[in-house]
Amino acid sequence: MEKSKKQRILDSALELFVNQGIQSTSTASIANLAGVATGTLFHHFASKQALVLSLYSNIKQELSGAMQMRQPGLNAQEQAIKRKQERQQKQKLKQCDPQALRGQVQDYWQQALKWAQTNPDKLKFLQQIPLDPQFDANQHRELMMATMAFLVDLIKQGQEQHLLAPLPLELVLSFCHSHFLTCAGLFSEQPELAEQPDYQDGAFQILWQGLSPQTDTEFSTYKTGS
Amino acid sequence: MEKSKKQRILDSALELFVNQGIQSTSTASIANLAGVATGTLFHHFASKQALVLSLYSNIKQELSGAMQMRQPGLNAQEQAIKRKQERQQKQKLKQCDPQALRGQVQDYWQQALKWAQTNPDKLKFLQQIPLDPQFDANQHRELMMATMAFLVDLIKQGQEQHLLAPLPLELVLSFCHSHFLTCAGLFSEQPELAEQPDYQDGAFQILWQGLSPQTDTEFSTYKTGS
Amino acid sequence: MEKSKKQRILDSALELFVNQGIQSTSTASIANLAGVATGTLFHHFASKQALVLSLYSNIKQELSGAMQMRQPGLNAQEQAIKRKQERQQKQKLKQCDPQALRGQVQDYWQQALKWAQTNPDKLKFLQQIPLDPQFDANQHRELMMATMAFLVDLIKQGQEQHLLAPLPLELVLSFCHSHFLTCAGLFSEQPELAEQPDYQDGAFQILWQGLSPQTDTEFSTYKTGS
Amino acid sequence: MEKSKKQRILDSALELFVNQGIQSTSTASIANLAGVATGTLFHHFASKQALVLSLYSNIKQELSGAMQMRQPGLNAQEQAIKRKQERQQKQKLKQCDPQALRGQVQDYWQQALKWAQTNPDKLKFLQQIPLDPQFDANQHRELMMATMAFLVDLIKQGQEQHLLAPLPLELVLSFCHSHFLTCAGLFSEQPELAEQPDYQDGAFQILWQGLSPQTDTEFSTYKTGS
DNA sequence: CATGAATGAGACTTCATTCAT
DNA sequence: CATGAATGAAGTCTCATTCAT
Repeated sequence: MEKSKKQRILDSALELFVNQGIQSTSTASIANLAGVATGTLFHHFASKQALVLSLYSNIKQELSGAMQMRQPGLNAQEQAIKRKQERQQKQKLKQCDPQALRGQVQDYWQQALKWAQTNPDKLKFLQQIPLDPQFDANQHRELMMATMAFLVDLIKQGQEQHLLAPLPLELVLSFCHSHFLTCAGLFSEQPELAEQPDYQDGAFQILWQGLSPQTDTEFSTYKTGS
Repeated sequence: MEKSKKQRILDSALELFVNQGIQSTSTASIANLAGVATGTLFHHFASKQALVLSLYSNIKQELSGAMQMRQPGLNAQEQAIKRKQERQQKQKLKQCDPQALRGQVQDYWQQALKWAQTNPDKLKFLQQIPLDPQFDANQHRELMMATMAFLVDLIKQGQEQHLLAPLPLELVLSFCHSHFLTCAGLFSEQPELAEQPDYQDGAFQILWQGLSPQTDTEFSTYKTGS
Repeated sequence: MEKSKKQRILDSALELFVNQGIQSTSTASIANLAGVATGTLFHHFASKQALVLSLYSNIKQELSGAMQMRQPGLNAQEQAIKRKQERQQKQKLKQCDPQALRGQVQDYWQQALKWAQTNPDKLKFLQQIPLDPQFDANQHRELMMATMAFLVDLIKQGQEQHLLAPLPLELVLSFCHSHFLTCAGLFSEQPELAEQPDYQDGAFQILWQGLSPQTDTEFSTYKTGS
Repeated sequence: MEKSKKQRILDSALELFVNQGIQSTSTASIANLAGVATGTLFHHFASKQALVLSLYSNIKQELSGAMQMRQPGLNAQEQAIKRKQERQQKQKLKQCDPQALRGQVQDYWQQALKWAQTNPDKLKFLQQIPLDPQFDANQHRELMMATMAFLVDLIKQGQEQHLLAPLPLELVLSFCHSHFLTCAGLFSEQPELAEQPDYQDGAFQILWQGLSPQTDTEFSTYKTGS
């Protein structure tokens, strides 16, 4: 037995959830696929809902880690090096280097996409979960803010240095989140697209230009009512 | 009896679906809210799934109509005027007028957002439906292409005239779709944001700049592998 | 419209009953196949049960008529001839002619089988109906005795003249009935068998020998208990 | 709790099926009579259909065992004796002893009838099941052949030794089957008949004479067409 | 820790029949 | 005679969860 029963349950749940939907997947079928008894599932998770949340929390953290290139199997020395590099990066950004910001954002973006391609099921799960009616939207937002704190910092900095348009933070975050899920979903469903430069570059171009400051003197276009 | 029973069923279904989720809503509760017998629901819709699809199809068409400002209650004369205006618009666009394209896109965008604010339940339903596991993704794409054909034409034209970046069409459509749902959802959940110009303008700015051609000579940034 | 709606309903009912079973066939599907509205069915038949009974009664009489070779489309003159022949037949039988009895029985048998092959659906219906739980077994027996009265007479006569074994009448009738349904069913399901002389002859041979008097002095074989 | 819940469900199902018909019996009423929850029924049987099949299979095997006088409660020594007797029987039959065959057939016949009288419900069920429209006729035939293999052997042997008429095997089996169900049904519905020697003997006489070789030189009687 | 039989409320759907048109 | 929308009770089957072993 290579994996613990708990892990086997989590794996089976993910597989079935993304294929049949969360609500349509019975705890019995999860246990069955995991090769354990129905009761065993409830030893490890208080309820089906708890299993879903556990899965969600795991995945969110995994994605956050992947974006910051913190691979799980790093020893102490490597971690030290890594942390030093990050500090240097932050220094550069503080010095208002435009290319440094763009590079950093693009790094995050590519890491996130790479993770999504490596873990298509986990991506699908992230797309499904917010629409589960039993899922609390506030919980979602909080967890999001917590795991993506490093992104929030980066955006704020960019806006202060006028390297990014002064858009409301919540709008920017929602945009980043949905654009990531959309593009990753597109590449996941049609893997051939992920290998075409115009798709890869285009996806990031939309993100970056969308957040860039306005270059020309375009007038405000907001009109109330019709 | 003002509305037909069939319409009452559709209305009740929408209300319950967006509040409890599609799967969590029982056909019995729909019939109950509509004030009809359970059998009546199945007299008008072959199955719950058929009801969901019917609802979806209706809403998609309604949104499409709203974006083109085709209000349902227009008499013959008004329709004639409308069609004439549209023809003039198309003329302008053909003449490669940059402001005309931006204005047209912005019109669609604002109409869509306005519709979403007027019909928050229908918006929520549009967000929920594609993630229903029983929902066929292909069906979704086809219906989308069909109802949004006018948008596709506009985008193609803009790209040919180099007023829009030469991004892959599918990427553009996916982006527009998801950005609309995201922004509309944001404004729907927090209506106070919808009245702040920086949110309204910012939402469109992201869309427009995201699709605009690159102004400077930015190098391609696609890197393969890690 | 060639056939009356009532007849179309009867035809459709028969077709569906034998293919799906009586209980599994909904009145709606019958009406649908007949091309009439659901309400129309209940104009012509008070209930589904009444429809079933009407069908049964029709078929029983049709079989009875077919065995006596009373084709429906006979004019007055032909009927007169027919009745005269029958009277002659009865004369012969009265005169204790062994071959006449055998011939008469065989005629009935072959007519019955021929009818069954011509009307496989009606045969199937006759096999199904007695097992319908809502069907009264006594009603069945009475109708049977009434329509098959001519057979009862023939058997009694044969036994009095010692051309048939002195078996209890009810046993003989049950045997005839079940053997007919069995053989007809066999030939109906596997039509190729119906054309092989050994099956055709064999079926009748079993019937005839089964009812024949014992030739040798076989001792009684009834043992009580184990 | 004397019997397992599964067995109690089977017993209750049999009782209700033969009294109300298979289709008219709800799974809820079966569970209720068995004193278990509705879910329990579906824990042991995947569907109502599966329950019916399980019941059928059990009964068929029970009948087959009863005909061969294999009572369930036999110890090792008794079984040894039993098997020895059977071997002797087979020896006799090989030696072409006419009375041995008749005796053997009659033994089977009487055992079968005795079983039917002891288990009138199971008999009724055997009569009902083949006419259930959801019941696969092929499945039926195969199960029949499998459980009645010993009869098939006996018949073949009898025909080879010219102790039985050279009738097609399928015809003989169908006849035996239907004649058994008919006679057993008669005796079950009217138990007083079962105790009259003329009925008991008559039933077997029809079977035996029906299968006997033709004694006199009766000409073939098959006529094609009318 | 692990098992799996048992639970019972509730899901979707069917259907014979009625009745206003 | 004919229609078909409407009814609502009843049917089969599902499922998260519990608990004795």
